[in-house]
Amino acid sequence: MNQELELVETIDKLSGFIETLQTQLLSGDLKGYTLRQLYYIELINKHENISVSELAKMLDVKKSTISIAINQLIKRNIVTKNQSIIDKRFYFLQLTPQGKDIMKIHMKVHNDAIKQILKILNQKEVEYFIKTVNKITHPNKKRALNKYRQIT
Amino acid sequence: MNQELELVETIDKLSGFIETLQTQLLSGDLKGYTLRQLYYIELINKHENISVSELAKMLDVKKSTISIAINQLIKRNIVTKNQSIIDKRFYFLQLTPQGKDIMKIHMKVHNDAIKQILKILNQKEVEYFIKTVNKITHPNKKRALNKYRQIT
DNA sequence: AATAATAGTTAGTTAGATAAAACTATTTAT
DNA sequence: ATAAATAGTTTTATCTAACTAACTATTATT
Repeated sequence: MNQELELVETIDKLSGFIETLQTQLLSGDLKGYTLRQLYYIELINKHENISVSELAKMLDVKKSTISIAINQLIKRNIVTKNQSIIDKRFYFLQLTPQGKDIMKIHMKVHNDAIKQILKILNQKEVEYFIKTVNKITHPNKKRALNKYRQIT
Repeated sequence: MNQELELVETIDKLSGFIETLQTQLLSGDLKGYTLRQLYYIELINKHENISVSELAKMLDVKKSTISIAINQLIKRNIVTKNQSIIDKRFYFLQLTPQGKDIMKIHMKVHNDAIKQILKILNQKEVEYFIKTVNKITHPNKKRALNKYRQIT
């Protein structure tokens, strides 16, 4: 079999693998959330005190979209919104303790998956794998912010 | 940096990479179609003369869902439906020439992506990469049929 | 021949994600 | 001080993808 065809299949397998991770993520303790919600939570965790419009820019969607999504999370006690004292038009977003718990579970699912991989691969293989993926993904330096969208 | 953390990032990069492929797929000549539609087209291409209920089983969704989706594709002249002579309850699905064109474009986008990768990696790297991915993905022998769903 | 099961359709509904446009409140610029 | 810009909200509407349930047509079973 030629290498090109094999690579097509490999990429296909990778898609499937990543999709499996996603399915795992959405079952178990995070069943009640959508991918999109988990992604919002992740972004707010990463960029504490981010604003609605910054989120909108990051994700390249309208403010209204974010506003609605965030207010849902606020209703569910996952996010809080604090008005800026300096400029009262701004609201800073933060995770509640419950939001942080969700984040922890999310990371645990990821880490568990990684541990599975580390069981299968040896040191050298992991090294090469990381190097190769870096080589492949490096050209797209700007890591897509919409990573929680659908995938091929 | 410890290897576990690096792997987490690597998987993240891979997600982004695959998502980029997907975005590429849905722009350009295939702009007018959804991922789900392209997946139906792919399945019908692969399993010529498949029936609506077989598709439904494959994808683990209700027949009505498939029925509606397929009839949309028929309206758009991408798929044809031929009643079985032996058992008139069954209809065999096939791609029209237009449907086959879509499939060709779809595959071309994939192949172009692969060519990009082959430019970046050398022979050995490709070999190792394929091997490693096989190792990682092998445990999940049943390749998810829902691969066109959302991904982590 | 009557009843079960199967394939596919149709109608109606729901959920999620998005957008446009009109709006309020606030700050900045002229 | 007035006008313009900005942050965020709300309303209305759209699209996709899925579901349930009732339906028709056809075939298989008893």
